[in-house]
Amino acid sequence: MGYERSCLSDHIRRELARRILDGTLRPGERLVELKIAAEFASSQTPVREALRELESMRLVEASPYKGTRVRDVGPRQTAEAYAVRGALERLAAESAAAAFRGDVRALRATARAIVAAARAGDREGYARHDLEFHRAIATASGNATLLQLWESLAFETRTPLTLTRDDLDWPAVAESHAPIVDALEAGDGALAGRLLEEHARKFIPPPRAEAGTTSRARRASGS
Amino acid sequence: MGYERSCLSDHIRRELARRILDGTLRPGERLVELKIAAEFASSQTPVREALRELESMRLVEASPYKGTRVRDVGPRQTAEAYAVRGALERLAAESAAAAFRGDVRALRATARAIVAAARAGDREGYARHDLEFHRAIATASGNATLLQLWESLAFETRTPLTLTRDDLDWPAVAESHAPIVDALEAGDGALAGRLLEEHARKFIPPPRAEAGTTSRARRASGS
DNA sequence: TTGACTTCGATTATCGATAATATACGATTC
DNA sequence: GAATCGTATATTATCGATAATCGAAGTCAA
Repeated sequence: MGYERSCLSDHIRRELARRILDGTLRPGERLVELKIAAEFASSQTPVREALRELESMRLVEASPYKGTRVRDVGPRQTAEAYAVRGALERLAAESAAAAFRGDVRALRATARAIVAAARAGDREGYARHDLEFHRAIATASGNATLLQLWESLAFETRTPLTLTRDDLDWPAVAESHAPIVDALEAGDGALAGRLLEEHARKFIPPPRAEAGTTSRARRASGS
Repeated sequence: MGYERSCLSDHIRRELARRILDGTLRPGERLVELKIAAEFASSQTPVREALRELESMRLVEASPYKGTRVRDVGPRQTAEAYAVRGALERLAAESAAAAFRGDVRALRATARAIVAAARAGDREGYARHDLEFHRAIATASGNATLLQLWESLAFETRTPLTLTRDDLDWPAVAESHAPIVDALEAGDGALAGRLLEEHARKFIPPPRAEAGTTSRARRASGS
């Protein structure tokens, strides 16, 4: 799936994506085309293309003649993304169980690294290993379409980890990876899928204060 | 979700997307930038942007200096997309049940229209109503992230319907929408979700001839 | 003082032209 | 005659400049 593009616009896109994901570029920050062009010693055109691709990667948002800025993902969007990611990983696990059978060593090592990072309070390490863990499962599904959609959620699902989230019992969350590995090793994709979906649910920030009245309809704007 | 972009590049993008989805532009067909620019009486730049957006919409594929062509979705990618769509709709149904309670009339009408089209052998109508049905559920989830990813699968999951697919018992498939409506009306999102996932599975074309050796791992290039 | 209108600076959207690259075709060599 | 290499052509990638638009600051009248 990964084309090895050597264009200037791809270089710029990758670099900007890196900065957005690692926080160098803050949410809401404006991305001025000519400024970026000057930095990369290029013209405006490749920058524009890079920005447009970042837009469809959901990393930035743009409106015509107004400009482009780093997307600010609120708690609601984070919740949405985690729910979607959970559904994707559930599907992935079901297909991936076969691929892992007999060799979950790498995955188990990653799971251990997550726990270690959580205990050490190493959030950066936690985020990195966690991403690796979940990406490995998405990859092992053998479903390139799934993987691409999964990757497009990286922004929403990664940022909150980097930021402060003290309402979570990190070591406990970390330990919930091990049963997933067990299920995959046993070839029980369905179980692994359920565990993954449940795992993702833990990250959904607002516990929905509206308890009891679940019959409230939520509207959504049609296309 | 839908920004009302009035740029030239957006106009071109929309028009090209329409042509690809309705089959005017065939899979594998080449999209030459200057030719398109001439047709729209524009310069190359807006066309390029449009093509890049189409690429991230998975409608076309491009390689540097080689050009852009309409993506040819094989049976494998169709299968992948249906599996993913099923997973997304399962999640959507779980959240959407509350939104529908008390008013599934529109949805039921759509379901009936699907059955009618299937019986009449009206494939175009079937595709249109079916898309409407599933989109309604994705929309009702209230999860904008989900909806966007769902929309990005429109190409893979719509094309095969327009094309010849005589291996399916269309009326039977059409009738499987009704139980989904029932479940949503009853507020049983979990059931509706399971039914939707099962429904999507019916469209996965190849029954995987490679029976027995399901343990082959498939590699995928990391980012 | 306030409100609408105008002007100006900044930035985006688009243009026309040029450089870079790939593919196809023909010349040259063995 | 076949293979290799250069060349021509078509197309993409990028450039520098211009037109279009937005937002803010300033202006004028009531």
